[in-house]
Amino acid sequence: MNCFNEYKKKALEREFPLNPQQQQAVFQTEGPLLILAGAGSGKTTVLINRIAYLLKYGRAYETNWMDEDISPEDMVFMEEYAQTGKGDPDYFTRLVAVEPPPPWSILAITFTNKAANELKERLARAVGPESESIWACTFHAACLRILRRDIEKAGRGKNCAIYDADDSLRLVRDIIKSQNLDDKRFEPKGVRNAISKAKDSMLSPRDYRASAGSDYYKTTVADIYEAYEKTLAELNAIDFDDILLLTVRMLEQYPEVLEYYQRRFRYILIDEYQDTNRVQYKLVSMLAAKHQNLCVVGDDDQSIYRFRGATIENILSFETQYPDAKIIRLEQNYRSTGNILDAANAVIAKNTARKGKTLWTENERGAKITQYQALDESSEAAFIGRTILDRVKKGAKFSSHAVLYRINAMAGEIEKQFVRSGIPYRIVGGARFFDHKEIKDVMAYLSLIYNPADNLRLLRIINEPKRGIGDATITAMQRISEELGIPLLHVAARADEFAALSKKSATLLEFARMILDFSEQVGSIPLAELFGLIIEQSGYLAMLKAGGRAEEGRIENVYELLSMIKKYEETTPQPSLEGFLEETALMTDLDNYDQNADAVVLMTIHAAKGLEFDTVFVAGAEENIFPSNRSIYEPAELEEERRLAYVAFTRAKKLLYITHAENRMLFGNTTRNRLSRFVSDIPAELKEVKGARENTPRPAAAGMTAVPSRQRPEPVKTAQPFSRPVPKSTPTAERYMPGDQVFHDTFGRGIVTSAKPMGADFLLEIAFDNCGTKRIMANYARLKRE
DNA sequence: ACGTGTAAGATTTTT
DNA sequence: TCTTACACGT
Repeated sequence: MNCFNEYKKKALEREFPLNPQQQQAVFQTEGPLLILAGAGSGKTTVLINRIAYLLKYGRAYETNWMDEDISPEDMVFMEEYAQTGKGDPDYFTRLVAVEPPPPWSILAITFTNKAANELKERLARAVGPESESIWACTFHAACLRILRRDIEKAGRGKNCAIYDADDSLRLVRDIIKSQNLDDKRFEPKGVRNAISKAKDSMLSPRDYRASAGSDYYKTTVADIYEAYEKTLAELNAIDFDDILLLTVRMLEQYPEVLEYYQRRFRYILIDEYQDTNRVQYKLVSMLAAKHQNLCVVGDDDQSIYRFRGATIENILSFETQYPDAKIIRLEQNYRSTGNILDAANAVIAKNTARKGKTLWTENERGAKITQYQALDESSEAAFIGRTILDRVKKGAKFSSHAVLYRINAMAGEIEKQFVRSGIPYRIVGGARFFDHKEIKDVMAYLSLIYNPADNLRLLRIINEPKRGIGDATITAMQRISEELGIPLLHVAARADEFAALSKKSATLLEFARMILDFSEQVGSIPLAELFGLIIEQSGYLAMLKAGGRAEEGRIENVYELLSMIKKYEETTPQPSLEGFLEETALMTDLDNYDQNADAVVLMTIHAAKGLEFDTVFVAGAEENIFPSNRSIYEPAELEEERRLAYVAFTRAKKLLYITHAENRMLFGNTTRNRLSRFVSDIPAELKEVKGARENTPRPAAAGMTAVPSRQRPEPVKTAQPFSRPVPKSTPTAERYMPGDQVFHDTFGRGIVTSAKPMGADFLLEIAFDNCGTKRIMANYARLKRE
């Protein structure tokens, strides 16, 4: 080893001040690399630094120079630079860099849009504007980008539609019905899952049939699958699984396309590798085959999406796939206290299918974990609320608290309690904004305008609002559509040619005319304006307005969508209908979660992966709930539940509360469940056991009796506004005070009766002159002062 | 063709 | 307990 190389390494290590394992992960750029990154071990930092290092230095660290190649002056510079850090850094870079790759040759895949955005932001900060040509995105976004360029090679036409889970379920349902199958025996959901699984495993309908043998159920599913595929092609649509599957198929079928991407992506990085499924595995293998500079980052202990086809084997067998793979373990945790980490380690240690890894930390021991036994779910919620208020009184922010649960159904009770105690909160997950009926409807208009072959979306809206088009008309249209091989929209456009449609031909012609007119406007007027025309001219908005009180939330949602479109047009360089449809198709509820709002976060443990909070409550730590009753007798499932517990516990930085209830009402009946085994697995010396029975002051014990005089809010679900996404950029609304006279577009005139801060927003209670008292978030309401 | 009752069914769900 | 899909009556 010569001096030059020593100096170089020293200087590089100083420039990337990380722990030795992290540095190794950054500098090891060539060949397959598996980074086993424990929770809170700084893996995102490693990813960023690795890319920054690559772009600047290529493979400088690993390259050894000969002494004779170095001029004496350079040697002197290096010594000085390494020892003292003095000297021109650009000169250093020029001296040691070895083939730094262009940014467009780097592919960094994450699992969530959120993670991708975070990566992009941090990369922009680390390497500047050239970061923009790095492909840092999700699997689905990357595949859509690849697909879009060669969509015909994937067997679809331009303006191809993307179906979400709900759309494809509808399609399956339609097919089951049209084949006169019993939907009790062939439950659409089950069939849809089977198809999805088949696609995850890259089985075509033919493959699936071959594997079905003589099993009647499976052969029938194969029939449905086949029809499903045929229909998707006819409608020029793809489902979510197709985004990945069709990409892989296309790359298999067109070696020249594959070659292009193989050459292009010299360095590939995959985050959350433990949650990849077989298609994703295949895609990664193909893309990385040429350069083999594949860096995968993951934690087998945090694999919690088995039920969605993720196979932990991908990470467990990485070394088998790449025999010369290097493995680096990041085991130092920078997030949690010693107690929390020990508890998590103790729980996960009981799993067998692991790579084996023990987290340690230099952080302090910290407070003991609190295990709290509540009487029932409301007593549990009361404890959580009380504890949060107490922490906030001592100076903590609401937003440093999270309540995690195994199932969404548990959110309600906690939400009720928070409303009662005036704790600002945000529910993440549950009903996605884009799953609301009215949003799906108006989006269906946009989709049909974009892709006239999209019969599924047409059927959704042709009689929404009511146009007098019923089953009979639709059946007749479908017959004609099949006979002539043209989309339903074109049947409608030619309705006057068909005797079977004579009664409704005027309506149908008018409908088709409207859609086609809209289509012609695409590109020539702004999207937001087009959207405005759609909701007006289709009569959709009028329909909602006529619905009165019950539809109020829906109207707000439609306007919310309008503002999302506006925002999309303002923030996107080249906005287009296609771009908007694509972006929203890949959108989740999590993407709307605003971390800056000062509110407690409520979500499932699944949704919490990758996040961290000072204080974490894990609610419902009971057998049959967590672990769920469906997993208890399935060892593999139980291991996944255990990993889920590990994920839950490791979200906490400082304080961890685990709560369970003696009696719990769930889905309408009360059950009694023992303490979760995962909590029993935590060594006694790490936790402090408390209970509602022993040391709780009486009046605060039960949530219901805590505020006896307060009238119950109307039973209508007023929770709607809270769970809806808050537009991030909207500044805090004007402050309203009780007594303010306001005017609302829909409800008319009213008086503010109360105003509660809710995150960056205010929850207003307004008594309207004509439609009673409503509760509205100030930012949404577009209120005018009277 | 449309509105209303009722019955079933409800883990988790990065995209 | 709560939602959502379809069957039935008008």
